[in-house]
Amino acid sequence: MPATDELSLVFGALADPTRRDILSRLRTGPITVGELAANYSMSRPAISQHLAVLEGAGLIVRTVNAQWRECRIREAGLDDAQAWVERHRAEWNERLDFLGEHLMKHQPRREGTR
Amino acid sequence: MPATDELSLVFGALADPTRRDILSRLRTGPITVGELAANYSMSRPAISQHLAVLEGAGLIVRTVNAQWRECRIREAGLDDAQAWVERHRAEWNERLDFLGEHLMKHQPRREGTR
DNA sequence: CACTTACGTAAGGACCTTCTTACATGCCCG
DNA sequence: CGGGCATGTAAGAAGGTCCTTACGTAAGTG
Repeated sequence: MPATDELSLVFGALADPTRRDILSRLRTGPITVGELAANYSMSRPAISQHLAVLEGAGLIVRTVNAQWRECRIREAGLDDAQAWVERHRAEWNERLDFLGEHLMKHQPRREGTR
Repeated sequence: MPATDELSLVFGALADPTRRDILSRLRTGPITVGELAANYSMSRPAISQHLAVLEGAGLIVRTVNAQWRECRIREAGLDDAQAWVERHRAEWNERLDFLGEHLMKHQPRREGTR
């Protein structure tokens, strides 16, 4: 993702099944990088890099505990994303009845009136 | 995005400010590709490609009308994304009190990354 | 103090995005 | 039917992503 704004980082982080799965796993509580990596077929550095993406998007926090890094969810991380999605869904739904009818009878070849 | 599953496509499509802006603009009703492209500093083909991404993710629909393509929102497109986000947010929040206490008394002597 | 463990980071390869310009297609209008 | 308009698509450059292996570092262990 070339875009570096907060929302793009969050959505970009979510646009990967492995990272979504990591977030799901973190629901059950904090977990170290090694334990996490054991669940996947890719190398540990790969998981480490996914964690960096998630951390950069503000979705997780890594706390240092001796030589372990405990990863846990940063609950506010999804706030903006949820707000964006809900706002759009709500507004779309609001318009649907109206728009549906509008398009139905809009049938003719051209448009430009509205 | 190498991932081709539905959720990844949707989140990936949303991970771009231009595409999110296009979706916002479509809230006010259907619009043609040319009208849309006039709002951006990039070329019309670039917009056309963004639209292809949005369409591939099931977020919009393009209907052919003579030589115009009217783009409009596909309201069900955000369903899965919203469900995913809400489910995770809800479950995280559910655990927060518990987890908060747990971490509190777990008292890591030092922390801080990020 | 070596030695292992847990982890991050560097370097590099394969592939994907995201723009651009150039060109092809389909549609209407005189 | 020829010309112009709205649009998609091809081709290619520039830069990202996502994985790998190799190596570096900090913390506990014998």
